[in-house]
Amino acid sequence: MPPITLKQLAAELGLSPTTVSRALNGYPEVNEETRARVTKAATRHHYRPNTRAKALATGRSMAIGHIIPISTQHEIVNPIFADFIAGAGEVYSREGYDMVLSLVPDADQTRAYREMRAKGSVDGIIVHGPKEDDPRIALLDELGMPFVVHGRATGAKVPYSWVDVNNTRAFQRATEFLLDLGHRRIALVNGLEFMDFAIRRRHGYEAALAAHGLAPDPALMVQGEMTEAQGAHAARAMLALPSPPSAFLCSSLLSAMGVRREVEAHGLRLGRDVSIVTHDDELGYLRNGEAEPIFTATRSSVREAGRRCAQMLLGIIADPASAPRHELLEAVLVVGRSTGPAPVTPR
Amino acid sequence: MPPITLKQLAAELGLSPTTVSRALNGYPEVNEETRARVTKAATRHHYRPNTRAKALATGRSMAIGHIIPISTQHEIVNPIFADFIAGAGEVYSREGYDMVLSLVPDADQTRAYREMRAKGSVDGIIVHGPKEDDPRIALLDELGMPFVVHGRATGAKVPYSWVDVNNTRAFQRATEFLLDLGHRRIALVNGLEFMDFAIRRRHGYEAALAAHGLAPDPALMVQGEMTEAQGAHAARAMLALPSPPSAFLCSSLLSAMGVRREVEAHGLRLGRDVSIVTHDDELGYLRNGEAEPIFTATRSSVREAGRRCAQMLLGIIADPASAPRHELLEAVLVVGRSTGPAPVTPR
DNA sequence: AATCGCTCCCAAAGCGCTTTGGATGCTGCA
DNA sequence: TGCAGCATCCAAAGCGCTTTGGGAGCGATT
Repeated sequence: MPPITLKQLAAELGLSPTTVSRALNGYPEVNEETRARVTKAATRHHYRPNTRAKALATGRSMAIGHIIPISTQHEIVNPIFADFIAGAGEVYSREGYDMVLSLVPDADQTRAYREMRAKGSVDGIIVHGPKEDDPRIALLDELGMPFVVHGRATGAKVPYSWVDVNNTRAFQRATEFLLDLGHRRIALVNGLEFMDFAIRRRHGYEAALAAHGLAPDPALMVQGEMTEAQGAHAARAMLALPSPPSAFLCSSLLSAMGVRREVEAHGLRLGRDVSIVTHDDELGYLRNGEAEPIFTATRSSVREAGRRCAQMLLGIIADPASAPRHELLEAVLVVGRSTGPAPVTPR
Repeated sequence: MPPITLKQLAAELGLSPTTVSRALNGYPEVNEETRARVTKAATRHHYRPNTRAKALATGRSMAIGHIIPISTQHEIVNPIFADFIAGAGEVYSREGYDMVLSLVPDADQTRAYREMRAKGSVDGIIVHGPKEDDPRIALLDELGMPFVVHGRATGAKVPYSWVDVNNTRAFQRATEFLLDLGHRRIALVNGLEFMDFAIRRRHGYEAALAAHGLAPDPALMVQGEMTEAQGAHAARAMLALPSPPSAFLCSSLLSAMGVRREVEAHGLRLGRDVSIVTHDDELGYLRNGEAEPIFTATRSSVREAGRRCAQMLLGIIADPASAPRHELLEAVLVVGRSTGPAPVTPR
């Protein structure tokens, strides 16, 4: 049998739909006694207002859209995605919002955003994986759709709301940390550098080197998908260099694991012969140790970022006229067993 | 400005909403010439019918629900989840469906499913992570909501539709493969054994041992969250045993990576001193090598499983009276460099 | 006694769409 | 000429809810 409707509930109680609606939505103009009767009957029947009807009547759909780009350039689903969603989802379910996901090819992005707007199925949108000069921001602004960007897009022309980790600072500090330990040949195993976050990380790395009068060595810098294989490949190539790095700075725990594997395969000891610092998104399924961190890392929970993004978006929806909001999360540098002073005698 | 509505479009064209609706939905009783005019105007205005209104009118919401359990027992978001979603999402967007995600604590599962039904926001549901005797199946059956289970629930009383990998067979074959190589001390590093898939994997492992007259050794069997740390811990403990395993059978690539690390830390060589076979879900961000597999593995794409689940569910929605459907995917055993004959002389 | 101000409830419109049940005009055939 | 039949279009109802604009009843105020 189909779910019970407001009208049926009202009929059963001998009340008008109006009164039942008001009783359930907490309006004051209804007797507390009748309200009690109504709520009791509602729970007994597992009554829930039909969202489609409610959305149509109120003009608010109580849903947030996440459009996930299916890139042809890198055919992987972003590994941090699940955790981000988990964080955002917490907030949504607490606030009574649904989350609607849409996976769309890179080429159809514009159409997808337009469509979400026109179909009216969501009240706001979270933008994932901003690129350096991301056209989506201008589009959403033009469409007048509330949105929050997870990350930033350096080239964006219009003001917009975002939540981001201070990637520049994090990688600058990590690099400084290694420099202070005496390392001079520091490799950067970065994400794809058309992604905004990867660009910022490189800037941080370069800034720290520059502050010590060091020029970045292209042979020690790679970008790519952040996988275990990437780390292993990069390490293999670099350790074979005439003047190999004594330290690696990785953009992801997976890359770091690949580097570690290759380092150990060379018979080198981590934290003694070679140091590794990595960024750690604190993914649920990929922990950097338990009590004590394994890798020295710049740590920032992507799940927390998900929560903040969601919270911010709901705030904007509640007050659309407010000024754009920003939240810059600082990563903490946690010291594990993967770093140590640079070896004195070059190998 | 708000998106254009059917009525506005009709007014602009000097037609009735009825005709415009019919023109756009391909009904025959409209002049092809007018249909052309209508479609042209519609595309020009980026017109899309409001989903909420359409859903209300048709009784179909064109959305599929995924309820992700947020377990208190294992506070991790299932790492395979993102890939599964990616597969399902492909199908949905091709068929014009939306995907709505709901993250709910284990305790609220029943309420969540009831609510999804009552709110009428989805036409069907995909059930994730079935446990041995999962109450959700009976509930959904009772609610009369179309659903497909990703995996199976051994104890379920009612018939239901599912898509699953033949976990039993996969692990039986993997174990046989190791036995054929002469291994007799084979460790099982399994997922949490209240999950149905983990139970089946253990059965497969035990069956193969039994077929060779071997009794399973509890000291060589662990279950837990499938992380790198789990693999490393398990390997460390087992390699310290008086009679250590010569081979490991892992439930996930992450566990296998942990085992590998510990094996190598012991100065043992993979594929020579110790063998590893792992299950490989072919996750986008965690590949088992590129052209050539690194680990010998039972391979089955979870993204493909997502596609199949979605497809099956849409089929059921189109024909709700049809008999329950099942799809059993066979994992292939791919041989990599992590396995070899059992060492003749015990270490 | 007349009026005011509450409290508590209801009828009806409307959200944007689909769909039923005609209307209208024209062609073709007896 | 008259009428069935067809091709096109439209008015209006209805999906399940919220919300506007009262309206009845009743004690309090003047």
